[in-house]
Amino acid sequence: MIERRSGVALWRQIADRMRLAINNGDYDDTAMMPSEATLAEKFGVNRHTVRSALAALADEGMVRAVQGVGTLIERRDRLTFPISRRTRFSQGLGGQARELQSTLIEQAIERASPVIATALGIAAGTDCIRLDTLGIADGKPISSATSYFPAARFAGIGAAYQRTGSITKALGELGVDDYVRRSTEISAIHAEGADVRLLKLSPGAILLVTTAINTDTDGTPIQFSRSRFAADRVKFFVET
Amino acid sequence: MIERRSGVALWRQIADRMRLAINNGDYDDTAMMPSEATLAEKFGVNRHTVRSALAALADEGMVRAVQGVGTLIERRDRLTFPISRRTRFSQGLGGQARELQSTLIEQAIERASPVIATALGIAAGTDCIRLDTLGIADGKPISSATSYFPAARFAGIGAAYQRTGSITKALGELGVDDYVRRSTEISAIHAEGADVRLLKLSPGAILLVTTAINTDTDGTPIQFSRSRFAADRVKFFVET
DNA sequence: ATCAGTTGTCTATTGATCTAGACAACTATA
DNA sequence: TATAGTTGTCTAGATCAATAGACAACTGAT
Repeated sequence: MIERRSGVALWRQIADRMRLAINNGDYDDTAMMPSEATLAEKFGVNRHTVRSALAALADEGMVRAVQGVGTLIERRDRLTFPISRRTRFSQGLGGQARELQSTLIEQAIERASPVIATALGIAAGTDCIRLDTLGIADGKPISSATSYFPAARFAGIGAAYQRTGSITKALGELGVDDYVRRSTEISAIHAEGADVRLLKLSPGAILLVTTAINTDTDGTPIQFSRSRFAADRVKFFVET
Repeated sequence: MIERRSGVALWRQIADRMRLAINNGDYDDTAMMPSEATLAEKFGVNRHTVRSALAALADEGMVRAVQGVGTLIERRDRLTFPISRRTRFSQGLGGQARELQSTLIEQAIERASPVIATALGIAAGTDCIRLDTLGIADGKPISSATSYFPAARFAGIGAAYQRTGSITKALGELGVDDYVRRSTEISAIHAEGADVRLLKLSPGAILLVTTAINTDTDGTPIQFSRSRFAADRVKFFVET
């Protein structure tokens, strides 16, 4: 259950649990939260503490309190992203979201760090292009990603991405008709810094982090990316 | 950086950040933390707050303070679990851990819920066997898992598991020579309840959750499992 | 119109968290 | 032996988190 003296405020623990319950469909029959008094008893805390948790969810736009009636559930979504050889941000979500878009936050040319160089199969210090992008579903930010491409081969990919709003299309303009996912690492951290702002998270929220390498059909690495997903909005599905 | 009024105490945010930095190898050159005064300035907080964070890490056995010297880093580990058709808890960790074991926490016979029934391809309400297990690497708890098997086919799997300490071997005793991973879902939540105790986590820590279906070589589902991994001790690697 | 049930707001109190400062205790090194 | 730099401990106060209780404001149904 919820833990006291843990360094995590009770209202935040309760807000996190309720968010999961909502996304799990636990309240789908009524589309409402139980009353504050009921929740307070269920969690073994004061009603004011529950109110703090509900206020946090209301800030996120997940619920809306109506005086005299109750607290209505406004939104419930946890997108499922399939991970396979053909993983792309904008595919495999059929029917889960009406509108998917992706925007460029920042781009830069950098010398490849050892980790990036190894992933891309180039010499450390070689120029590569960094793209910081934001993935949005139905107007709600879903993921924040940092991608690296070898600069020699993909000059101008930033502009192409900005024009098309898609990595796949941008690569297509640069002669990559098809590409496949070589590997994906998945971990989880607490959100912080720019991601909190970009993804409109409450501080302390969880991020699912994927570190992936894409290659062209010859097996040559073309993209190294690190994506941060809001953990309460997505889950991954690995078909093996 | 760290956020105030977030419902997560500063000392906990700082402890989480330092744990990640340690596991990331940021202090490998000296194997020591910077001094408390340095950390306090870096994070923009009082030295006492940093001390609370260091005390939390010391409780986890990750660092050890020595008066007059500094705070030594005792441990740094994040295991990489490969996820593929041949995923097994005790394989693919070659060299990452000296000793891997797995113990039975609890077993029970339950009627299959709709979700479990669908996953196992049986009728809802059919009897299935639930095994709660704990995975341990080098004496440190890594994952807590709940697995379901069709009771009709796998009677006695609890005893076999207890005897062998391995799902693979237990299935082998019951006539399953080989099995493959059909699918894996990955999500993340805050740790709570029994998992906090079993995995010796500080409350509020992150869990990586995998929900998986294993089948025999004929494609018949034999196991549905939900594993919770301490997110600061593991990451997943998906080769596609 | 009344009433039960809900959310909204206020006051007061307690305990946890964070800051601030001072000094003791200890270690390694010059 | 000094000394600089480190962790350990103590006190005090400020702010945040949580509890407790009371009552207002509102909604839907009787």
